[in-house]
Amino acid sequence: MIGNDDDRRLWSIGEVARATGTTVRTLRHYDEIGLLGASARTASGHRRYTARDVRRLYRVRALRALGLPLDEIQRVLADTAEDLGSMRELLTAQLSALEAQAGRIQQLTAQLRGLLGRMDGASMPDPEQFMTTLETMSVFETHFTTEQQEQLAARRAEMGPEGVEAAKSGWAGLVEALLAHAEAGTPADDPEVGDLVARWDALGSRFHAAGEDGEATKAAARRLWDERGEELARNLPWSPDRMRALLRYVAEVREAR
Amino acid sequence: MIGNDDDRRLWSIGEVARATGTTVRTLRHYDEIGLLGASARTASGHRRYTARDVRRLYRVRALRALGLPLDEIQRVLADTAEDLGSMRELLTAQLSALEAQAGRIQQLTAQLRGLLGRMDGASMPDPEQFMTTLETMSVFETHFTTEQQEQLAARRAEMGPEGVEAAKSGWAGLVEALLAHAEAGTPADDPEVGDLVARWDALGSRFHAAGEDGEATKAAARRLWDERGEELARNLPWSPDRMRALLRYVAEVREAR
DNA sequence: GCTATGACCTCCCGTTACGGCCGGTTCAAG
DNA sequence: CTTGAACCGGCCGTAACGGGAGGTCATAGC
Repeated sequence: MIGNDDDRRLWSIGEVARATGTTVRTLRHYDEIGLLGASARTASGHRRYTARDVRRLYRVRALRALGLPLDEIQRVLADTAEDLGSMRELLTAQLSALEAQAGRIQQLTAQLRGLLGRMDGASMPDPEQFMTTLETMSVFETHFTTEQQEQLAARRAEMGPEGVEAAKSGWAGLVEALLAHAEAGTPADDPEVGDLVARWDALGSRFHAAGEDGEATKAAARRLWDERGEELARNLPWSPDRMRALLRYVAEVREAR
Repeated sequence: MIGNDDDRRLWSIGEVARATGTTVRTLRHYDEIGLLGASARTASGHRRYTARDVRRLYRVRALRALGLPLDEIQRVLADTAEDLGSMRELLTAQLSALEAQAGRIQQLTAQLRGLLGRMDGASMPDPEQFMTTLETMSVFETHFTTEQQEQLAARRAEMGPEGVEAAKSGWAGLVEALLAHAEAGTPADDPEVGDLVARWDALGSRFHAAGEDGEATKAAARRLWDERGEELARNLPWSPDRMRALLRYVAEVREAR
C-alpha cells in the first residue's frame, strides 16, 4: 500500500511504525534526539512523515542493524550527502570493533568450557573448592596482563598435561622436603636446602617463556607470590600456617646465598 | 602486604580497591545493591572489609569476568554454598548465550565486509546509490526472516555470481520487452506477453529453494514486491513511473491468464 | 594543638536505546 | 455526535557503574 502511493503522501507515526517494523516509541525517541523527525505536523501537533523521512528511517535502521550507535548514525548521515569517506571509516571501525568483541567472546567461551569440564570431571564435587578456584582465577586476572596469561597457557600447552603434572608433583616433593628442613630448624645457609631452593626456582621458570616477555611474566608472578602467597596457598594441600612458615624460610635461604 | 596479615585484619575501601583492581565506586555500588557489603563499619561510618569480604569480592569478580550479570551472581553465590547445580546451570546458559552472540557478530562482520567490498569495488562511487542500498537492506530485513534471508543467500551462492548476473540480465531483457509491450498497448491476454510473464515468474523462482520453506520465502517476496515494489524499483535503471506502469501491466497479464 | 591533605561519606545526575505507563487531546468511522 | 483507537508530551525504569558536589574523618608534619 505504501509504495503504491505517490511521494507526497503523508504518514502518521503508527503507519510508519507498522510499515517499517519499528515502534511508535522508537520513532518518538528518534525525534526527541534529533535523529529523525517528521517533516510536518498537523495543526493539532500529530507527526506527519514524508516519503523522504521514511527513506531516512530505512537508512537509520540499516545502520542500527549493523550495530552502530545512534549518534554515529546521525553524524554519518549528515556527512555522507556528498562523500562516502566518513561512512567507510565508520564501517571499518565497526568491523574491527566487532572482531575484537568476537575475540573476547571466544576467550570467554574457552574459559567457560574449561570450568564446566572441570565440574564434570569427577575431580570436583566440592563447592568450596570450586569457589576457591574462582578466587584464584580472579587473582590471576588482576595480576597478569592478558598476554602474560596467554603466554603461561601456551607454555603449559607446550609442556603437555603430563609435563604439568610432573612439575606439580616434583614441586610437591620440594615443598615437603623444605617443610621438613624448616621445621627441623636446618640453617638457611645449609648447602642442601640451597640446592632445594635452586631446584624450586628452576621448576618455576619452566612455566615461563624465555626472553624479555618471559622475564616480565616471571616478575609479575614473583610479585603475585609475594603479595598474595597466602591466598593462593589455600588452593594447596598444606595449611596456611605451614605455607607461611615455608615462604619465610625460602626467603631466608635466598638471602643467605 | 595483604596476604601477609592475618585473617582478622580489616581493610578500608580504598585498600580493597587497590588490591583487587576494582574501584571504590564499584565497591560502593556492590554495597548499594546488596551484593557485597563491608562486614563492619567504623564509628564514623567508614567501611571495613574482612578477609571473607575480600574473598567474596574475588568470586564476584571472577563471575563478572565471565560476563554474568550482577543479580545472577548474587543468586548463585547464595545458592552455591552447598550445591554446585545452580552454578552449572548458570555457566551453561552463559556459554550458549555467548555462542549465540558470537553467531550474530559473525553475521554482522560478514555483512560489513560485503558492504565495504562493494564500496571498494570501483562500482560504487555514488553516495546516493549507497544509501539506496542501505535502504534496500533494511527493507529486506523487515520483510524476510533471518532464515529466509539465509536461504536466499545460499541459493545465490549455489547459482554462483555469474549465474546471478545471467539471471539479472535475462530479467532486464524481460523488463525491456514487457515495457515495450505495455507502452505499445499490447492487450493483456496476448499469448506472447503471457509467455514473457511466465518466463519472468520462472526466473524469479530460480532464486528460491524448493519445498515448503521455499514457498514461504516466495510468498514473502511476493508480498514485499506488492507492498514495496516502488521503493525497490529505485534501485533499478528504469524510472519509477515506467516501473509502476510495468507492474500494473504484469498484474493485468496474470489476471488474464 | 593546629592544619593541610588525602581518604572517606552520602546524594545525585549522566550514560544507551528505548519500554511502558499516565492523563489528556485528537482523529475517524459509524 | 459518539466512541474507541490513535496520538501527544512527560516521566520513571533499565545495567553497571563514572563522576562530581558538598561535607566529614584521619593522620602526618609543624
